[in-house]
Amino acid sequence: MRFMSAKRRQTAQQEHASDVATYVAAGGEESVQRVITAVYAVTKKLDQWYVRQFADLDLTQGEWSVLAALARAGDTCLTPSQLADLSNVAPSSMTHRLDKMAGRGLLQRRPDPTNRTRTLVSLTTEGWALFSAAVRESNVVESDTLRGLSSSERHELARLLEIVIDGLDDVDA
Amino acid sequence: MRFMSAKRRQTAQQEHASDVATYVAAGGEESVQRVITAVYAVTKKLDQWYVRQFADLDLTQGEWSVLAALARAGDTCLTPSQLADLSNVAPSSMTHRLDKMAGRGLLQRRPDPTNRTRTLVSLTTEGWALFSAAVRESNVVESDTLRGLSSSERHELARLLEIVIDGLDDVDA
DNA sequence: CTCAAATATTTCGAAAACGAACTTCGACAT
DNA sequence: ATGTCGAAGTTCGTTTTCGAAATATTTGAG
Repeated sequence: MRFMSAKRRQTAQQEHASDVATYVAAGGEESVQRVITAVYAVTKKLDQWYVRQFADLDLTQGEWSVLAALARAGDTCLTPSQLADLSNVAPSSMTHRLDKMAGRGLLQRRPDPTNRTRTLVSLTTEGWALFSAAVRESNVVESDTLRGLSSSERHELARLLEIVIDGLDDVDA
Repeated sequence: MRFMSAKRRQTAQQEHASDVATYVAAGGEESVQRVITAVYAVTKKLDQWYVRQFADLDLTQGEWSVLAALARAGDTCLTPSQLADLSNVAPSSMTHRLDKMAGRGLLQRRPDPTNRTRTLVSLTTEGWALFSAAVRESNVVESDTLRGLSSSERHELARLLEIVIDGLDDVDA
């Protein structure tokens, strides 16, 4: 018994070796793990890239995502919920983000006349100005980030990612 | 002048229309935008998937990444820095994460005898047990997430993502 | 040998995100 | 019309993360 416990100490992971093997085998060890770590790595590096890119404009990645969404929308106002979806954050997080940006005078909120539940968000003149400055500042904006890929590779990458998203959506249901 | 300001009000965004066009054009016929939003969406959904998958084991995605890294390492201990790299978080964040997991008795820290600057982290018996439970609980763990893709598509996806990562690495330098 | 620079980890304070609960409305069936 | 259900937005408390500074140790240059 003394011997056993001493031995178990050394080979604690060997007791679970088959689970490790199962896990590694299921992970394909190549494909799945590689894809998942790569996806996380890209978002991580993308975040850092945004930080560097917009640091001198005092813009965070999250704020940029709101700014760009509203700019793309043009005249059409967006609701906080829509912005939360587009920015991939919880609605409660968007509230705080909009508070800050409204405080800086970048955007304005007004009640939707047709539905008092909703709030309509739109860029102010200052918001448009900051968007323009950001576009000029980093004069190619996002295109740098994918410069290792050809046009067809970009489409292929987008296609594969969207398949993954669909697969994860199905799990939800 | 009154007319002008009234007009500017309505078409504030038109003043910056060319910037929007620039932005859209730089986005490379939207393929860049598509890729970036897709990457963010995948990580988002992946996080949600981890939460659901491991909720009843009281495991977060971050904790799972530490657990799995140590399990894969087997007998080899890992340092907090290595775990931070593998988990894509700052070293200071890893300290807190390890504190919590050590508090739960899942892992232990001991000083590296050959270099007193380093700390060696390894799973306890309980840590191994939780890893095994997680592997059995969701019996294929991460492979579910990519089930829409064939094997060759997975490799292709990983390859493309790694090219993007390399491109973003170069920007750092 | 000694001192400066680099590395590994932790501490600390601040910023951001989340989920849950709450409030206010709108939609719709009875 | 009315009462119930669901949606939108916000508030609140907690958790997680980060960056910068502090500490301890190793490494390398002169």
